[in-house]
Amino acid sequence: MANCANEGPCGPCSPRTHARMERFMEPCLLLLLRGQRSHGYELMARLRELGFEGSSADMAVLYRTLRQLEDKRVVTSSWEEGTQGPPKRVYELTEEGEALLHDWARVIRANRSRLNKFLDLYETLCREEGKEGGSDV
Amino acid sequence: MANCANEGPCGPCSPRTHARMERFMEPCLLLLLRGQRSHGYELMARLRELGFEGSSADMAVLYRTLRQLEDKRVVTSSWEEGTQGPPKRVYELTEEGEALLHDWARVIRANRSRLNKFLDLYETLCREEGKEGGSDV
DNA sequence: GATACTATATACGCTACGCATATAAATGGT
DNA sequence: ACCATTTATATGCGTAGCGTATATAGTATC
Repeated sequence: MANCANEGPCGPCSPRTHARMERFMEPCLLLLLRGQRSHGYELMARLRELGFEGSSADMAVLYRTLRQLEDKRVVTSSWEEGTQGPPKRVYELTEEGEALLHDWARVIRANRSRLNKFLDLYETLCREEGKEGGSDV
Repeated sequence: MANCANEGPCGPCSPRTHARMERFMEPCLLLLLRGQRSHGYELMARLRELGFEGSSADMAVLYRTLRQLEDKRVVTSSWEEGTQGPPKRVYELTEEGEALLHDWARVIRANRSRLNKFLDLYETLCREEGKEGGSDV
């Protein structure tokens, strides 16, 4: 079954209400890399705090996104062999990457604002009819 | 130039930070149709309050989405000839459509929650470094 | 040597979207 | 009568991003 990362109080969203936030992993990676170099597998673990599941789908998106970010020169990478486990490709944020993160933050604020407008209107209509809609996280 | 609907205090977003909220028009249409039958062209005008531009791209998505909603039986439509202008296809929300709207509201709350988590972390990091990121709408 | 875990990576198909374009009735101007 | 504009609905085409599945390989554990 195709469960997406849109989990909340309702559980995984159904295909009917499937709604990705497109390319959202990109700003999340930039944010996590800010001031703290890390590699893909570790980043995935930290992405869980931002609502990602760590599914195989997420992993595919993760590695693809990291490569794209490197193509765009907003991160750099280097192979590192630690004391244990296979070698890791460790990523670091560039200055351009930091600037991009700030751009993303503005876009994400704008998107949140749109969701707020929707929910405000929705809740107003619900209240007018004495109905209820659930709670936030 | 390809401007998307992600407008905010920053103006239209650049391709670098292009981030659609996938299928977001669907819940918006359901919300606008709640308790108030309407037709496509009029709905587009009201969608502006929810952050849509009314561009030709939006119009294309609008009419396609309305047809899909009818296929899914969450709205019904009928042609109506008013006193002026060409005939309009007027849409009405079904009970299933109302239920779907409530499902969407939960998903959108979950998405907002993810954006909040991102922005909370972002702003925390900015504050730790004495930097600034702008303001919401 | 077999199994599981850590770690990185890509091919394939689908969906939704953005752009361009088509159609046509009504309206308004000259 | 003619033409432009506005109102109104609709679809074909190409692409970006995603989800699924799969591949590869080093390390650890039993």
